Amino acid sequence: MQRKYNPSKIEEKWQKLWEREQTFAVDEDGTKKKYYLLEMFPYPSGRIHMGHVRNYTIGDVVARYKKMRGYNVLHPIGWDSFGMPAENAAIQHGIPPAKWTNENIDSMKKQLKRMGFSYDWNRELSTCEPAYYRWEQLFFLWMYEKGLAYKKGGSVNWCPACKTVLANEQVEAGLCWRCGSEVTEQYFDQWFFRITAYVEELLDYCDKLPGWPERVLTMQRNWIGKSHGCELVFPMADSDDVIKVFTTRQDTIFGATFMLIAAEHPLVMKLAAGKSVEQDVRDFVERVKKQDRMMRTSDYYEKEGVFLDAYCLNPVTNKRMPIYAANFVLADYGTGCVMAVPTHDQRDFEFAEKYGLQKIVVIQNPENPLDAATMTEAYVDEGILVNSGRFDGMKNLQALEDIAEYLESIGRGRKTIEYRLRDWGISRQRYWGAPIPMITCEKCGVVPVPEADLPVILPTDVALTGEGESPLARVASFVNVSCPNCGGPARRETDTMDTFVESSWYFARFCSAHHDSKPGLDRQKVDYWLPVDQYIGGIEHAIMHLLYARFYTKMLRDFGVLGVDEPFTNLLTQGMVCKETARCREHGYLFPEEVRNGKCVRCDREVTIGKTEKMSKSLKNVVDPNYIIDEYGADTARMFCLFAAPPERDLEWSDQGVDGSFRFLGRVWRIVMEYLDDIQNVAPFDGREELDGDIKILRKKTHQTIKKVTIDIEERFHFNTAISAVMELVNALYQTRRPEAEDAKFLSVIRETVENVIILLAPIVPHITEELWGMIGGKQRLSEAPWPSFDATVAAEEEITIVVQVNGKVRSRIQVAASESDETIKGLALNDQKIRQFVGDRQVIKEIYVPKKLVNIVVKQ
RNA sequence: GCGAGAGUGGCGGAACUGGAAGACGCACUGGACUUAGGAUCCAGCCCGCGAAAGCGGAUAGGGGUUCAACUCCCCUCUCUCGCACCA
Repeated sequence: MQRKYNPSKIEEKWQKLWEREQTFAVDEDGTKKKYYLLEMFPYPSGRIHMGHVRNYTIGDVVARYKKMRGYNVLHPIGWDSFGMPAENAAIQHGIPPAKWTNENIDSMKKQLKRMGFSYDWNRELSTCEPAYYRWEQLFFLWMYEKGLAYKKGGSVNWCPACKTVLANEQVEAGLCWRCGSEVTEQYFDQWFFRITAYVEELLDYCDKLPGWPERVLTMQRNWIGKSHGCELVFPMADSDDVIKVFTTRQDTIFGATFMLIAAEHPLVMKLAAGKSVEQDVRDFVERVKKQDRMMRTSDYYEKEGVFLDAYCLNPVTNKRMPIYAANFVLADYGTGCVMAVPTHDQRDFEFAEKYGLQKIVVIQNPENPLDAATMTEAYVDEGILVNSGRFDGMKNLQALEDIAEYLESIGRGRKTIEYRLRDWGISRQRYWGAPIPMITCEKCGVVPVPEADLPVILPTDVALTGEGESPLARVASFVNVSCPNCGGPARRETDTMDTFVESSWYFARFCSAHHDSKPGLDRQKVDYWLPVDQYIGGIEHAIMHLLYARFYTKMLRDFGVLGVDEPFTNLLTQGMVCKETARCREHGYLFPEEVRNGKCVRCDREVTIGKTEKMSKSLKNVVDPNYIIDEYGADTARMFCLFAAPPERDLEWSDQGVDGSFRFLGRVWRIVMEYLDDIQNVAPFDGREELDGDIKILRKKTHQTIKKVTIDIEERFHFNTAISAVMELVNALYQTRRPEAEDAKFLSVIRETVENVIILLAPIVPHITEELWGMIGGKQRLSEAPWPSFDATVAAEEEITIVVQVNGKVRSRIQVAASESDETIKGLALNDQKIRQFVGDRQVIKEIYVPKKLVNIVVKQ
């Protein structure tokens, strides 16, 4: 055994070689089938974490596998480099965001390179560079032209003390994270993208993405939230105005006894204006604005309202309906107004009870008739219409259509479709984002920056304090411009774009990452590579990022820039990386090195080992990939991430598990060394001679393993079971007893097995396998070698086990030749001695035979 | 709260389409080799009763469908993700 497994030496050697030989650089090649594999690009936070390692390892296995299968594989990487953390670092430590970001990119790039990922680094991009965001600004101008980008009022979290806008994560229990002041709601004019213009197509294609996990599609459908219903018109009792509501329950219209309006709806103050209730209403509205939006709509939350001293009329009964502002109605769904039917909606019921409002039963329970006076909760099931004029006696669900038509006929409503999806607010009152290329002129109003003047470059000399309005608003040289229209004084837009905008089209940019002429995407290249064949990323992006990217793809298609309807053909959503937490009563959460023998190193108190949670800095349960690479090597880190759990499940980190992965690689290394001298110049077994005994079994196992690993990678991405299969093969190799004399046939079978162990592991642990491959005399680079195929005849089992059950319990097993006829198998099972004993003289009721698997005999008890 | 998932030995997981529950690995136990072992190789290892053969139990908990349920249906519990300004 001349050499020891030395991962750091091997890994560095091959990483350099792949880089020098440009192994993973690609161009369009019409002679090969393309495969575009993409992992969600990282935000450059400073260091890669295990979540990245896992995500990128999964992607790398597929990329390398597809390359071995002969595809022209595009596997790019870049940086989602705009975002809040850079701005926070600047506020806290005075480091300019660009400097902070670029330094982070440098160090993370080094870490990624140490993992041996097969990226085409030539296509690296960073979204905070003008070379990237200039095209985003161009698309913005086109969107503005088409009405897909527009301005309207939108609310933000506002800290009155810092005089600044807060992100949701900067609001802690309703208070500003920095100064602790109570956060209020503030309305600004902001930019929105009209994603709702594509809502039907976005929904339709949820049925045309068979390569996506069903649960992601379900979440997207629910997010879009299409519902069929009616827009109904309620005339005001004392004026010619009307209130419009959206409802899916027009069958209950005869039971609508009052009207509810979202507290923050402008109509509320309008109706209360000048009345004695005005001050009460204003107080109520202010209070509701501070209530948590999620809690407000909860079933258990106290339903509150205030009477607006106004009435409207029920459009079918003409009865007066008092109008209330309510906390559980939301302004941005439907029209922000709701007709209340207390007898058949639980929230309305509770509200009516509290404020003593009228209840009329309109859907009768056929089994247990309802009485409005004695009901204790709303009746929400199906039933027969009553108190509903001409519709009495109909089943309520069947009357939906008729009632809608009737309301239309009397001019009091029309059938409509409502969506939960709202337009995408992209304005951020922040510095570190792509500037919105618009100008506001005193005379001409909102004017787009002319295309020729793009990009609008983000200035670098900006003081960041975390207080006051948008930082850009204080940069005079940026803000003050002359109007492109009239030449008069004008102001630049100082909002920047939501960082989800950058990640909505980066996958297209990778196809022609350095294309520097309009529109930043080379149509020919984009057409060759898109759509992304396999997209891989965290499940946390299941809705927003993926929906925005789908929207952008459709829009850019309509601009003639892309030729595909959907960006990602197949999607793999991976689970979180978790680890147990350690906590000391005195010192809180502890790093693993702060725990010795179950005690805190500082105070010697017992440490509580908590449940496993997502790795995060605050829980101190993070594992540094650099440490793992230094200690075990990248191959072990990759191997463990894949072996510990299937990709879609959460992965629980285990230091001992890492040891186990490392030991397996050592085991592979040693068995190859063991046979190295004997198989170096031997050709793999050609299958022409008969085999028997140990080597026959080994060869069968080899071909079965090729089959299993291929299916596990190709069809399921279940790398954990693929690795298990190779472990079994390696175990079989160890079990195979070496004959006394040198035996050419024997060695050729060993050669075949050893070769396949190495090849099958190549996408998973590329460094060690490339090294071993070279040692056994592999001609080409393993990363360029073809994936093996298996011989189905060799892999087939000759003997199979038939399970014999009595009343569903296993009582015996019989071995039969795989070629045996079903009749014979059945007969053998019935006549099996143990079975005959078991059945005894009980009466056989039924015999179930599952071909080649199982016989179940049902007997009378 | 709403929407979407998940729950299997001491631990990570396997069982792909309703047909052998626990592959593979870790931990643990024993053996071999060794100057030594925390290296390596070999073996054992779900729980209960039992010397063994075997019998019974077991896939978060409860119910159901079925000859047969980790797998399908209903209810409950726990955990994870998303909820529109974290990315």
